[in-house]
Amino acid sequence: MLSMTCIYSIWAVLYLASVDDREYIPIREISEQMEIPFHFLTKILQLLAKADIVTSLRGAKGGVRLNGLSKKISLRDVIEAIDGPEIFTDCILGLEECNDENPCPLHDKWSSAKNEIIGMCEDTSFYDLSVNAMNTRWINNSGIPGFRKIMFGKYSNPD
Amino acid sequence: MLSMTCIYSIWAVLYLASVDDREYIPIREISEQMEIPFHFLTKILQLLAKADIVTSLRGAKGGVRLNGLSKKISLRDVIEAIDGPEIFTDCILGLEECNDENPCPLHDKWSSAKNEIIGMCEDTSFYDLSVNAMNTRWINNSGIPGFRKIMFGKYSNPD
DNA sequence: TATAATTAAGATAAAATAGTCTTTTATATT
DNA sequence: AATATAAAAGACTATTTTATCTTAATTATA
Repeated sequence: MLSMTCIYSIWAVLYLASVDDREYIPIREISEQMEIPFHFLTKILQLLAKADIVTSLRGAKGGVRLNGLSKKISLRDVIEAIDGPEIFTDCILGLEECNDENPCPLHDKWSSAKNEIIGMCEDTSFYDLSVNAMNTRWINNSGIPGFRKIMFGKYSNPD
Repeated sequence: MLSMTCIYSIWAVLYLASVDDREYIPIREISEQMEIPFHFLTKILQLLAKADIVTSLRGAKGGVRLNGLSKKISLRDVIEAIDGPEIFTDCILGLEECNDENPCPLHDKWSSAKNEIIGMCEDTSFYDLSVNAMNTRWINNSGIPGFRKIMFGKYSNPD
């Protein structure tokens, strides 16, 4: 469904949304906490920077941070920035010519399922996701949500 | 979303469903009518044969045919046979550990969207698809549905 | 201004997916 | 039995995606 690049993007943005108050976060920190290959993640964050989802700063005390409020950034924003808007519009049977006027045999049924997915991605902000992370045992000993390792049970849960 | 292998599988099974009465259909015919690379398609049909969706016969008058009635074969059957059942169960954020008890931050929302997709794939038979193909200008001059080229407008439409 | 920290950029490598080609095996028909 | 037809199987190639490594550029701070 989503490319690894896109999945990593979502984890990274979710991490940034969870530590909103701090200024620039080093990519290395995101990489370690979210278990995303560092060098790969730097590429991904360059894409997110080009898409104006994050801003970066080089050098000492540098890193990346969200460009807007986590409430304003939707899942759809990130997915479209990385995998492209086509992911939400493409014909499921791979036809470039498929559309409402010239529908493939699955077009109508797929359209309604697709609309539900689009709605979900649009209605879900990264603030929402960070709240969910906190409400689903998905926190670390410092109470900061967004650490995959915790979800994996590699660290003990405070409760 | 779906691999090319899976998309080609669907087109191939749809073609077979549309010419139900004939016995074995040469893979070459499917390949030409549906614009699927021939050698690649032979591999795909071997997978579909292993999954008991088609039966094949070598030699003169050989080819492939559906193993059951097109009404009985669902979209889900083919997708699962090719891309594996995981495509319907995997966590959208890539977590192996994600499930109802240990949900990722998107788990609940994604589950409901996923259920709609599963329902759609389960409720749609290849008979349904062949009927849709006929009802959406997706026919050739012989009235046989299932020819991609027609949909692409490369042949004239009888109406 | 020197130093350490940190992203940017580009080259390379590895793995997965998509696609091709050739040879072998099986089948119907003459 | 000979021949033509067609799938099976395996080796090979190409492309895309995923991941790594190295060097350059930028920035804060002592």
